[in-house]
Amino acid sequence: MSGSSAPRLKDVAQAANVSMSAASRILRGERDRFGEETCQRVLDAARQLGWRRNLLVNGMQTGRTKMIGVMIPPYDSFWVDVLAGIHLVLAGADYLPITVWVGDCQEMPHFEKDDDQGLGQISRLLDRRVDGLILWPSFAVAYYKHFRELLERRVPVVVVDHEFSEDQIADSIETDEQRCAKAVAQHLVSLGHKNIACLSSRETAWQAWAVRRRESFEQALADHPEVKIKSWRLNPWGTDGLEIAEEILRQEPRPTAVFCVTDHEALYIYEAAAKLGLRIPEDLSVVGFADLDFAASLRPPLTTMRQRPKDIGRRAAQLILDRLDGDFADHPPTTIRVGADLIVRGSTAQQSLIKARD
Amino acid sequence: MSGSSAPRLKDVAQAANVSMSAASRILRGERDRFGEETCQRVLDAARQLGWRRNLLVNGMQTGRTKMIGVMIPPYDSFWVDVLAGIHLVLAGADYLPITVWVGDCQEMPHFEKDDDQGLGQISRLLDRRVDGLILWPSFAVAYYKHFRELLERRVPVVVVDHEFSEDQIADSIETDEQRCAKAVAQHLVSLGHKNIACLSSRETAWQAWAVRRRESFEQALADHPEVKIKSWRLNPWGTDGLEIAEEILRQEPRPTAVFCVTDHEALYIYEAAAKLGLRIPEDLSVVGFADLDFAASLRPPLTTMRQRPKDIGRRAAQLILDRLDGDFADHPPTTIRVGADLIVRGSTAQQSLIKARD
DNA sequence: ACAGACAGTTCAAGTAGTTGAGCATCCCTC
DNA sequence: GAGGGATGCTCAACTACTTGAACTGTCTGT
Repeated sequence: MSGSSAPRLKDVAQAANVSMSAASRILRGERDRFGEETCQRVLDAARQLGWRRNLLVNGMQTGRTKMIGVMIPPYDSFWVDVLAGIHLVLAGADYLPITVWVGDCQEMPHFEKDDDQGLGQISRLLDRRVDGLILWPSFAVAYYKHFRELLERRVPVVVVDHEFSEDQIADSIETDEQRCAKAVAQHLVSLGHKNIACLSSRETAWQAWAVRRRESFEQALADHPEVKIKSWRLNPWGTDGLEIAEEILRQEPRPTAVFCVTDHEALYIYEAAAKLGLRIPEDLSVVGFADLDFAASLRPPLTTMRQRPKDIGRRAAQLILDRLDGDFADHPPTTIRVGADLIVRGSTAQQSLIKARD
Repeated sequence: MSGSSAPRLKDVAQAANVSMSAASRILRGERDRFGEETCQRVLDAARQLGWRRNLLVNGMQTGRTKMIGVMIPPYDSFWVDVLAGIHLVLAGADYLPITVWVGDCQEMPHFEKDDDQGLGQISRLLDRRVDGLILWPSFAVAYYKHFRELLERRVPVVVVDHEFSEDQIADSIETDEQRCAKAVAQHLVSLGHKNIACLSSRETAWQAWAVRRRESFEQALADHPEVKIKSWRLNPWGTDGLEIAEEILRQEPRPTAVFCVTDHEALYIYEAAAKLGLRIPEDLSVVGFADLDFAASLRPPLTTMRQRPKDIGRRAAQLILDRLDGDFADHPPTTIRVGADLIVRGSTAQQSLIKARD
C-alpha cells in the first residue's frame, strides 16, 4: 500500500501488453479498429488496476476542463435551489460546478471583509481553467476588473437573478420583476387595499435588485391612482428592520397592506405587528417575496411571490453549455426572464374585513 | 479578439526575450537568481499579456490539484455554515473546495433518485484528481465502494458531522452527542420536568445520527430515575410529523417537555401545540437541536442546542490539509468531537409554572 | 507472383509548463 | 594567466496522455 499511487495508462498498457496509444484508443471507445481479444485484455487490465481517466490531461489538451465556476452569495433556500438547478443540468452533461463565495458585502457573515477576495476567488477559478462562469451581479466589481480577460479567454459568463447592468455584456437570467410587481399589486388592489406600504431592503449598490423590485411595485401601482403607496427602506447596515417596521405601522392613517421586497423583511413586519397588537391578516395584509423556507411555517403563513430558483439555475447552466458547444457561441448576449408565482396564504385578506371590525 | 485565447508562458518568454525556464522561474518567485532588469521584463510581459499560472499543469506535474471534493447534503443553514468553515480554511491555503450533492436519500428533494449517482459524483471528483475528500456519512455506500481505491490513491478522507462507522477507517469530525444530550437533560431536569418525550426524526440507515441523538438523550436521562422518558419517531418517509406530534401531546399524562432531535421536528410540536390549544412554554417546554436559521424567529423563540458548524467545517478542512502536508500523514484515523451550546430561549420554562396555573 | 486493401499497431509530436543540471561570462585572487 | 566562485541564464527530460500519420503483416484478387 505504500508505493502505490494512481495507476497510469502506461501501467495498463504494459499489463495488457500493448502500446500506450492502443490502450488510449481502446479505453476511449475507439474499439472497432482493434481485435476483440485485445480490447478485452486492455479493459480488464484497466479495471483490475483501477485506472481512471485523468481530466487534468484532457483539460490541458483540449482546453476544456468540464468545470464551471459559480459565484453566488452564501445561501438561503433560494440560492440552494438555484444551485440545485445548476448541478442538475451540469451533472447531466458530465460537467462539474465549482462554487465559491465572496464576502465583500455585509450580508455575508461568513467571511471577513476583504475587497480583494472577489478577485482572489475568480482567480482561483481561472487558474484552474474553468470553461465558464455563472455569477451573481453583486460580484460586479470582481467581474468588471476581469471582464477584458474573460472576453479574451472566451470564457462565457452568465449572470443570474438580476440584471447585471444596462450595457448588456453578458447573458443574464432574471426573475421578471415587472410581472411580479403587477401580480402583487393586482392581488392587493383586488382585495380592496387603498393604502399600501412597501418595505425595501437595504438599497446598497450591490443590492440593486431591491431598488428594482421596489420601483417596479411603485410603477405597477401607478396604474391605480386611487391607491396610496409609500415606500421605506432599511439603513445601509440592515440593522433597523424592526424600527422601520414599527414606524410603518404607526403611520396615520395606518397602511392596510405591506409589500416586502423579501420574506426577510416580512419577518420584521410580523414582529412589529405582534408588538403593536395588530392581527395579520385582519388588521394588516403582508406580502413577501421569494417564498423562503420559513414562509409557509410563519403564523399566519405568508403570502409571497415564489420565484423559480431551480429553473433559474437550470437555464443558467444550459445557457453556458449552449455557448460552449458552439451552437450558440456567437449570438449576442441574451436576457431570459423567468416567471414567478403568487402564493396566496393566510397573511393577506379583503380590506372589507378590516372595515367590518372597525 | 477572435484569434486570442489564453496566453502561454512561451508567449511571455518570447515577449521578454528569455527562455521559458527563466520565465517560469521568475514568475514562480525564484527571482534572486536573475538580473533585476530581466525580472522586470518578464513580469511586465506577463502582466501585459494577462498570463496566469495554469494549475492543470501543476496538477499533472506534482499530483496536487489544490482541490478538495466535498460531498454533503443539499443545505439547510447548518450545512451552509459547515461549508463556510471549509471554504474559509481552504481558501486561506489557496485550495478550492468542489462541492457536489447526491440525491440517493429521500431527504433531498433536488435530485431524482438514482443509486449510482453517488458513485458518479465521486468519480467526477476523482477524475479531476481532487487531493482529498470531505464527506457526509450518508454517502457511506458510495464511499465504501470506492474505499480501496481511495486508500490506494492515498486520498485523505474526512467524514463530517456524524461518526461514520464502528471501524475507524477515516478521520471524523462530529458533534459531541453525549455532552449535548447531557446538557439538554440537565436543563430540563433542573426546570423540574419529570415526564419528558423525545421526538426523533426518521431513523433510516442513512440517518444514524438521529438514532444516536435519541439514544444519547435516553442514556443521559437514565441518570435521573425519577424522570419518565418516552421516545417517538417519524415514519420512514418523514410524512407523519404532525400526527406524531399530536399523538405525543395527547398522552395521559401529557409530557411537560419534548426534546426534538432537530429544529425541524420542533416545528411539528409547535404546530400540534397550537392546534390543541397548548401554550409554549407555559403548558409545554420544547427543545430543538441545531439552531437552524428559523429557530430564533419562532414564537416563542426555540430553546435549542446550537452546534458549531463553522467550526466543524474549519476543522475538517484543516485536518485534510494536515494529512496532505505530511506532518500528519501517517497518523491513524482520528475522531474530533466538537462541542455545542445550549441556547436557552423562550420555549422552555420551569415546570412549577405549569403547576401554578393548573 | 505481386499489387492493393485492410486490420492492427506504433511513432512521434503535440498540450503547458517545471526543474535538476549545466554552461558561459565576468570579476577577483594568487 | 590559471583557478575559483558568483552571476545569469538555458537545455533537456519529465508530467500523463492524445492523435494524425505511418508502418507491418496478412489476406485477397488477378
